[in-house]
Amino acid sequence: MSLPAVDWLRGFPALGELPETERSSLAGTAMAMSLPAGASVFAPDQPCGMFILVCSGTVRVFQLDPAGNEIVLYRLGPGSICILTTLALLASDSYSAFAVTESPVEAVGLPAATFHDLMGRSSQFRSFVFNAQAARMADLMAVIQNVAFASIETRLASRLLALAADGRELSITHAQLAAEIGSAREVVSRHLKTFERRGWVSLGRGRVELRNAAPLRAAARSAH
Amino acid sequence: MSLPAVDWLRGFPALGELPETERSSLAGTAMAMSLPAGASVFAPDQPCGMFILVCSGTVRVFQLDPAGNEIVLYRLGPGSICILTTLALLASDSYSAFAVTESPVEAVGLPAATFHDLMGRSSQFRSFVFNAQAARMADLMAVIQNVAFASIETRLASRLLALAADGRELSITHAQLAAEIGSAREVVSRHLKTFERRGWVSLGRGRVELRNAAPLRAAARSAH
DNA sequence: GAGCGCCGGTGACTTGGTCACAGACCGTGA
DNA sequence: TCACGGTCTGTGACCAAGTCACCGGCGCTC
Repeated sequence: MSLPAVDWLRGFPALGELPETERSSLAGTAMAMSLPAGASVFAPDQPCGMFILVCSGTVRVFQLDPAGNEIVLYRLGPGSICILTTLALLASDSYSAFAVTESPVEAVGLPAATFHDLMGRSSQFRSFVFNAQAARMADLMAVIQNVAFASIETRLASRLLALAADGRELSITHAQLAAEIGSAREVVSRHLKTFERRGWVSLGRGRVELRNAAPLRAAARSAH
Repeated sequence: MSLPAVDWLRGFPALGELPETERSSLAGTAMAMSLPAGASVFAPDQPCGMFILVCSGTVRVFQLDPAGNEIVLYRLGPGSICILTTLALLASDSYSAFAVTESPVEAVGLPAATFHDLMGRSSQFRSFVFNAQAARMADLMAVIQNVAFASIETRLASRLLALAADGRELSITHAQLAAEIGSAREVVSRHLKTFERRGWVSLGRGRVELRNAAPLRAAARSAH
């Protein structure tokens, strides 16, 4: 089903400047996708044949090893594209990463043919795609820095702040937080307990409330 | 200085199939680069304005944090391109990564204009670039898996095997090995000592000799 | 309200990282 | 050839993080 271009293109300023011919090529073949929370967007055994642009909601991209260890690589929000499906389209390579929607997601899918066509015709489109690549690459490099050299306290504090965004309360279990930072539940539990003793957060079953962001921010910044 | 196309294009099978017009565009503007061992190819404060193809030698790409911790992200060998300079060309983003030659390197640099032109004109060239992107992305994801979940023994054994390639002897210090796997020198020293006690390697100052690859391979494969 | 599954808390232990320091090796120059 | 300085390696003590085993509490359903 094709869509009126104006609706969703608004969410992608970089694409709004495409010449009219390319814009109509986009609009003519784009498919609306509507996914519930918890849907799999991409998995090693289930490659995705489309170029996906996220309009609303978020997608969590993570790795899972044979032992069941999980670590979050990055998140895609409105205005982002899924670079792993893009690379899979272009490079015929498969990944060990998973992508799952965290909330209901509205997205637009471009068929591979349209995608290839635009990559050839529009330098704006190319730079849009490459900017996304570069951002994801930077995300991965930041994850490497963190898991290799940052303390759990630093990583936990900064992840709490990032997940809370503006809200002061998180609905998340200790096990999920452990998967966020690539650590173990017990370790996260213990650190959260000390955060609570210091009055930085208060805890409930499946719930973390930030009570004092300032020291959390300081802990997130501290090198060690 | 331009080069005879046949010389260096041979190292890039994916580019050999370009149509004649694109091939001559490549050959006409390519610059030969010759770097000694230990030269900086790319650094956060010293971005590189060219698209670089490595013809011979290897380049080590690594991250360095303010505390001086180092971790190797991946290596570029003959036939690879430097994706970070590519992304920097295309995405106007800067990275916290460093790239240093490990041996004398012969390379070919394409000016940004030629690169952009080819990206627009040749789907083969695009897929060459995207394949490289995908490979680097996979490298980073493997690094994340390793630092997050693999034991030092596993990481050290597999790195020794990878660095040795066919040769049985490595010229490398414990500190360099620690930087390879993102750990600390003392930790590497201790594990190497136990490897030696088990007869897997023998050690000398700045030297590791592999004496029994089979158990090393087993250790490298073991999940834990 | 009994049972069940998920969630959080905790102790004991292992592994890995940090710190401080000592001794060994090796090139250089007196 | 010998002393010196820098680099490299080895080690003990300690701390931080990950693992394992287990428990009790919470909330849901039947």
